[in-house]
Amino acid sequence: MPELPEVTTVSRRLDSLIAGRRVVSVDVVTPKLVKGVSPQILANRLEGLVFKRVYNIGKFMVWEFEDTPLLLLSHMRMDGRYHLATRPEPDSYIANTRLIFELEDGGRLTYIDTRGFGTFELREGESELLATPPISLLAKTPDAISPPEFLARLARSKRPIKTLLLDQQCILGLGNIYADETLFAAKFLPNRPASSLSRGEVLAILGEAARILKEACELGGSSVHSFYVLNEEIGGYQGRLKVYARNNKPCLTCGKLIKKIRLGGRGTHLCLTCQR
DNA sequence: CATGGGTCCTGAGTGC
DNA sequence: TGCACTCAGGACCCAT
Repeated sequence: MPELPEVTTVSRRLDSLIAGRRVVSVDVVTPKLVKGVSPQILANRLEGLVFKRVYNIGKFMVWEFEDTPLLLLSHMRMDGRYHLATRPEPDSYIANTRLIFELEDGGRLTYIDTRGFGTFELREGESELLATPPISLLAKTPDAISPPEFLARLARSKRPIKTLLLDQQCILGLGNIYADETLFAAKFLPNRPASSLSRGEVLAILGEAARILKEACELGGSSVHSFYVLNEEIGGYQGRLKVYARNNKPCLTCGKLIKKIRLGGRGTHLCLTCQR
């Protein structure tokens, strides 16, 4: 579900809310979310630690703790979201709860994930985090990427440009919503072979991607289906979406109907008049 | 290496 | 109302 702006928003909110608070227990409700070590070991190693900082690298979340290099690395995949309760009622179970942090002050941080695709794993320190997959494989965000490298990558691929925009090893941060929005803004059809794009066209795509991600971050992300920033708050970028989830609605630029097609297994929204 | 397809899983929406 | 079917914001894994 969440793309870069959503993960950034959730990470910042979590950071401001839980820094300095101690974990007394970790309940791994769905064991398969834990990668690399057993759920019991992950829980044991986190119990007693104090949250220090939460931040994100692309769509991954990194959790730091006081007085230890140990890191928690997590990903919300499609449906993940967090709920923080100050004084949870005894019977306040939330459907599809997958993992729970019980806090020393009585608070409870719950990770909820309908399909249970999210992941949690440990890293022994920042050097290991950065040197091992998946983090070691990630590209840079559109504002920080090296244009020559990005151009070279696109030049040797005949795959649809949208498919490459979704590849986090090619460019970091876009998901299905913002890939469609970026290509509409840059006026290119999603199925254009990447290698058919000129240098100027590729730079235009980078510019629009950076602009859209920045705006969405500032507005707290989008909310299209079931996205919650934290505790049911709604992202402000939803009203800015021009093609995503607007199938059969008039294009805001030309008035022709927005089409929805399937590309690389993903629903893809576009305007046949505005995009070439 | 690049590529395309399958897979993890639950729930909402749609059409009959 | 019930049922079958499709689709959903992601990334990994595996053939080819």
